[in-house]
Amino acid sequence: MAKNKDDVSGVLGGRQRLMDAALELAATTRSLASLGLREVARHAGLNPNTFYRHFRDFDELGVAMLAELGVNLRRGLRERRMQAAGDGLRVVDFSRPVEGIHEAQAIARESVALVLEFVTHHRAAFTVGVREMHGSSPAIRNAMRELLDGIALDMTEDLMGVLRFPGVSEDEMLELAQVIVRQMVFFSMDYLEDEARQPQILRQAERFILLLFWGAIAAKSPALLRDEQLRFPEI
Amino acid sequence: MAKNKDDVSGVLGGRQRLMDAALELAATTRSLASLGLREVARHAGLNPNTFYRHFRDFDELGVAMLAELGVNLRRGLRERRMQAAGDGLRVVDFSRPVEGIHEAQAIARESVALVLEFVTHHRAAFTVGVREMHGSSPAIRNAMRELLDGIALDMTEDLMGVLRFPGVSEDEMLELAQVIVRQMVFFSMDYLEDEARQPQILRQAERFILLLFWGAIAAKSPALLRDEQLRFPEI
DNA sequence: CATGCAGGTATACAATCGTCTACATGCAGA
DNA sequence: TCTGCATGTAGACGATTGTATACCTGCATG
Repeated sequence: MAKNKDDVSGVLGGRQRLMDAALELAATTRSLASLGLREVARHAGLNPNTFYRHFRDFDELGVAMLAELGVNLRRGLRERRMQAAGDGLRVVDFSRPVEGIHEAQAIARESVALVLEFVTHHRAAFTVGVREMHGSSPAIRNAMRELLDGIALDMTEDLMGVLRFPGVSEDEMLELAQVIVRQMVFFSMDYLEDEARQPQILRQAERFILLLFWGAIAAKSPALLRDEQLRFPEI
Repeated sequence: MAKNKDDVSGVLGGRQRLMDAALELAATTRSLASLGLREVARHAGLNPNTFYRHFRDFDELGVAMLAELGVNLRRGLRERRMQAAGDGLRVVDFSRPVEGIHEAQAIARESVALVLEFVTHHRAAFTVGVREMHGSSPAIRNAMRELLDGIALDMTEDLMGVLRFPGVSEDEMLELAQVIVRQMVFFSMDYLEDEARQPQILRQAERFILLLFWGAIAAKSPALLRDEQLRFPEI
């Protein structure tokens, strides 16, 4: 074997250096499609022609980059969620509505914190991903759509194990997860772009998710809401 | 005056020809940022230098394009909404919850149809707008954000005149409108990209908005939901 | 030890880029 | 009628682009 692909011993392969350079340039400068081959190679400290040793053209590098980003993102979110689940969140079954809603709120809050923390620590990759989500390359767009749907699927699975809204099927839960994931893309971009308003944006995101939860309860189990003690939290 | 700005007499000014060319190229080829000054001028049938007569740089053209798109979009949506309002939608005040919810559903349905119809008829402009929404140019990104917020503001104004959720303030209504507008961006892209699934996507969007409405009611006026006859519609 | 290949470099070339200066035209207002 | 400005064209510039050809090196395997 020429070189270990998972080499972490300090010296990165040219392929990885090119992808890192492209990511950095795309995050700080412009869109992936507008980057030049020479520009990326130069920023990676390599000869322009070395590019051809690893990728046939620029689209190929783009797809590879997003694939790597996707793997990291999904695994990262999953691990964080597992850890959070282990930290004491228990099954919420709404047999006692007041406590149930309270737990649901805790879950929403934890999920929002999790996502916003993640995008903060992977700012460049996340920015580029979002930028290409509605970009010009159908291949990349599709990869990005599948990635988001995958995250929604993960979230649904995890949530279904913890949060059982009475009367809400798995399909409906998935639809809920999808709109939450997509909305979180916007909230995350706001969060990254305007540091001064981060607390407000965080609370906005929490309110949005909670509102959907209450909507789901009102739609599927309105009887629960007849409990006089139920109050939408002031956040 | 050199030339009438609203010239519809067949011969368009160079400025408009450049903007049209840029729109066409951006919609079919790549992102705005990756277009070349010469490329656009060539596609418009003009000398490269003519570009400088109308715009200082490419960012300026992008902002102008989005401004034009924004004016059309906001006016179009407004007119359609006025017309819809004239068509028989009356003030919904939820003094009779069952009828109120029914009217709210009609409004949601009408609004969704309106947006999806608009993006279908302005596909290129909308596609480019969305593509630049998370693009690399801060100026253009800002223009796009203000456009979306403006639409949300219009929607809030109109909705507040028609749909009075008890206990929901104007600020809260605006926050609601903002998440609806942003989510509609995603739904619209889905809608344009996958014609086979258009009916499903339309219904998905309606469900989303209705769910938020029910969430708002449950959060702010849970007493309304004690009406036994209230049922979340099957759509 | 010989061989082949993966990874990296050097040089070169035509094409395209953004931009500069200079010039042509047509119309508005004095 | 003259002047000024808005609009458009022509040609040229240096820089940068993607890519082709050729060459160098280290290492794994026969």
